[in-house]
Amino acid sequence: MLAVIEPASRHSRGMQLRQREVAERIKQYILHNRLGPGDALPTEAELCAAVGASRSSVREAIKTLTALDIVEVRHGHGTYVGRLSLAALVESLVFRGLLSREDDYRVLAELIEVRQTVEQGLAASIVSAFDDDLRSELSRLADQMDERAKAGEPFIEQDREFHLLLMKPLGNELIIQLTAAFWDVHAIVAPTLHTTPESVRETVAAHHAIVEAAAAGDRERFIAAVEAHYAPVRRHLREKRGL
Amino acid sequence: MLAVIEPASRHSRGMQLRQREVAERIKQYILHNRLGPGDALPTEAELCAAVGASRSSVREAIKTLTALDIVEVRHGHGTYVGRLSLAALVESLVFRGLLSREDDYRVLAELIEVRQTVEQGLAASIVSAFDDDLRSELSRLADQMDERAKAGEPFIEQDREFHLLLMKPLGNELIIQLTAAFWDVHAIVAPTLHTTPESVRETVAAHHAIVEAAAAGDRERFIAAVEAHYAPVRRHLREKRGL
DNA sequence: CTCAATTTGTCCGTATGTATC
DNA sequence: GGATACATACGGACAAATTGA
Repeated sequence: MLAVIEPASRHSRGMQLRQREVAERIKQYILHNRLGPGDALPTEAELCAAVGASRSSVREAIKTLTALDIVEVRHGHGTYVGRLSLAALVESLVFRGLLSREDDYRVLAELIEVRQTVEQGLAASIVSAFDDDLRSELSRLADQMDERAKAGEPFIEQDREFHLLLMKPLGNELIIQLTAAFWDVHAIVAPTLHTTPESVRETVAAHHAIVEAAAAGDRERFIAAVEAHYAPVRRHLREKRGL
Repeated sequence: MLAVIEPASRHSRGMQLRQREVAERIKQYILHNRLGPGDALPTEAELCAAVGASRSSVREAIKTLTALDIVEVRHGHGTYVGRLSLAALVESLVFRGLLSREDDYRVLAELIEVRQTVEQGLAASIVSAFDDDLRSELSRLADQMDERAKAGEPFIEQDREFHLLLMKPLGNELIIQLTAAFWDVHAIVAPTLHTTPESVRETVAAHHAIVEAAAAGDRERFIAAVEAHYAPVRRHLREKRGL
């Protein structure tokens, strides 16, 4: 359980900030008790008593941990271990992207390079882990993109699912979450960047090409298809940044 | 400036949580005024007046933004725009790593795959951007690792610098920060994982091999050298997880 | 459905630590 | 050292959400 410390040393010493210490203690509590996402934490009152801090300090520490999705708070219900998602990365990168967007879209350009690098770097693994089930699922998504593109409708949901499914066979949860995070940032920072009919066709065609290359077990072609996939966005970015 | 809202609607409606709204407003303030890292934000008191919330709510919102390094607070001095680092990603991944460490080191294994994927995925760019200056700097670091390894001393500083320098010529700030973040997580979660004399020699040799492959402009050899670089850690991980 | 209990969310007042001049 | 401005911390009170009797 939580060891009680003497509140006597409240405002003394070169003690690190109160909340930092409290946050650290809460993390230790989770680790020590081997709690997982969804497990209940002590109430605020209990935490206050346990660490000898005021409710304000405890709440601010919890706020920090909430931002990192280490804890999750449900109003009127309690405090729980969080889902440990990469929500913090997304929010952080989105903000950076929005800041640079006004000027030069630098962060977005860098983000696209990262996305492409990861997908190309995993080309060999993706291609070798490719099977018929995955092929049919990805083909279906690419077809849906086709239809929606012809109807002038957006297809962001299909696009997100496509790029996540591509990574799924690798069995690396971190890669999947990073892929999702980067995709989310991209979608928020550049919601309507590549919307000319021509570049949309190009993008949809690239998805088909990616599936075919993977199905053929052709790593080189897969890499080329990924390159082609990001080409339209890159082009639009160059135009924007060129102004 | 910050638009004043009527505090009349304080506790009314299905209004989103107060702090969420306050945090959003602070971010908008930064974006709207095009502030950058280090620029000053209004004081807590001014923020309270501007958004019509109490100090507690404003402080908790600031705590959230601080965790994301969007704002930075200097005690007794003021509140400023943060450095927009990936500190939140590091803290988040470190905690996940510590949680999984007790059981199966799963997160660490996945992290290593990500590091290797990024370095290998960028092989072509790294090799083509390689020049003599970089070569001599990296060689110097590898030599230092050699010496320290023979003396039985750690060489984490040199290792970190090595992997960051490798990425520098690419001119992609995001890649550099991600590389640093992943390295930091690795170092914290597995501080003493590959410490047998043999694997240390192997690791040091791999750094030399990476430099030579890059200098020779040989992308394939570079990829192989990176593979060899992570081989010892992988091996130790398999042993740990096999138990 | 109403009521009460529990728990988090917000506000206020006050005191203290910290940095600048 | 003193004065000022600011963030940090505490404690109490009440509002809002959730659960269950």
